[in-house]
Amino acid sequence: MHQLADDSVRTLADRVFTRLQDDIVRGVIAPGSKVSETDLAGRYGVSRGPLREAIRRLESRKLVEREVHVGTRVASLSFDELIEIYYVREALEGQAARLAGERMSDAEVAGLYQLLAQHEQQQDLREDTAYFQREFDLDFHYRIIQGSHNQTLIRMLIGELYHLVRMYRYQFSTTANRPQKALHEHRRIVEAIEARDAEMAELLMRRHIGRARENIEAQQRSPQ
Amino acid sequence: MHQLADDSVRTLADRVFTRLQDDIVRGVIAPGSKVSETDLAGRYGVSRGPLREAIRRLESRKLVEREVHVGTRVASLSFDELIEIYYVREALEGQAARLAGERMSDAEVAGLYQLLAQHEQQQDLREDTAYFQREFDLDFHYRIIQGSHNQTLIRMLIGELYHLVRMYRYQFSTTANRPQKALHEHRRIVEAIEARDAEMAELLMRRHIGRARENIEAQQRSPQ
DNA sequence: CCTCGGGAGATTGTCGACAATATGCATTGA
DNA sequence: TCAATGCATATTGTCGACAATCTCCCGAGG
Repeated sequence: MHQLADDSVRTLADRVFTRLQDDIVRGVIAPGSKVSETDLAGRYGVSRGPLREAIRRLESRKLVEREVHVGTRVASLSFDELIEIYYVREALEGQAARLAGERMSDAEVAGLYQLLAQHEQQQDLREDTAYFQREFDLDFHYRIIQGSHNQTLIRMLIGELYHLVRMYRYQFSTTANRPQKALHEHRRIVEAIEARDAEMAELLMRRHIGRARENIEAQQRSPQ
Repeated sequence: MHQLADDSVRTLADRVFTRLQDDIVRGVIAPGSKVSETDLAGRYGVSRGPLREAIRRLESRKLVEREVHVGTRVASLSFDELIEIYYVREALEGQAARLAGERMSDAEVAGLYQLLAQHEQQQDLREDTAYFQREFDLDFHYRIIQGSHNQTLIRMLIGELYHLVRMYRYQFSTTANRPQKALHEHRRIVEAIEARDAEMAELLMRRHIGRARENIEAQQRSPQ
């Protein structure tokens, strides 16, 4: 997305943190697998000190689980945990949509419409759908969240929760199975924001995420 | 509240983390002050290794701010950040109240009523109010959050946000200045939960926290 | 008097080694 | 055969030392 700082002014521990987080979220390191400190330190070319600091930060984000004197293993999201996260997203992103309705600049709203247009066009062309669907969907939600102009809210959603969501998606390679409906809901949310109807924007966003949750729950009850 | 694990099975880094967090939240270490690693390590009787790991975890919780090659200083909550936190609390605790309305056991609800009774009685006696007001208020909110039975939600609120709220309270030694109104609102929330009216519980909780935020904003505009 | 540059000191970042603990396996006894 | 015990090994937890970087002060030059 955007590099926050030049690598030259970042510490080894910071770089290892970023890289390890990426490897975990993308599933390069299998969920549930044990991560050996000596092993990883060797692989990343650092000593165990910085590596342990990185692990402590990942622990705070629930991306790894540590057991004293035993070791740390990559978190493996259970179905129940994913559902829990959706309840939290419903609350937080609903609030984000409300604040976006109050605070987004006209330019930001225009950007949303542009994104919608791209998304619709891409859908017409019916290219390799699954991946791009996901990316557009994420981009949309990211923008709404940013539109809240609330740094604390942004940090909790993008800095913490979304890593878990992404990890789950890689873990189960889930596929968007209601893309046109989702797109329609996105459009209505943007319209509410443009109309500065913050309350409506919140309501629609909560419904949007609530439906996604129900969809996941239904899939779980009748697998495949 | 409750000790999670015996000290004997906790690592030095874990204990330092708990203690340092406590010292920061309680204001023992002044907000904004610089924390020297060598200094603190000596004071706590550990080497810099475990201490740095503890600091990395506190960094994730926004309790300290680190600047590369310069050092870390205790976070100093600005007024704006506090307001941001209240917007997040409004969303999350609203959701918690809703879920509590759906999931709390009858025993948990009974416990809430008991807490309310204690709080009211304490108010009648008019003892040293300020401190106990705060404690009852926190206890009430903690129980509603726990009543959501959503571990992710509980972690984000109690594990992260509330430390910041507590720190701010110590920092400015704020005093509850609408205790009887707050108590009344608490009672109505509990009644909604008992009636299993989850929607109402959420609405009331959001209003409750929204008013607290407005109250803070008003104080800020007209200091003292 | 002010600005710029350099060096001493202090602090953070990183490393390798040692200590403490868990795990797995072999041995022993019932 | 099976359970319990103890040892060997591997891994995590901790420490002290060294390297890299920043900060502050002092002096030179304008």
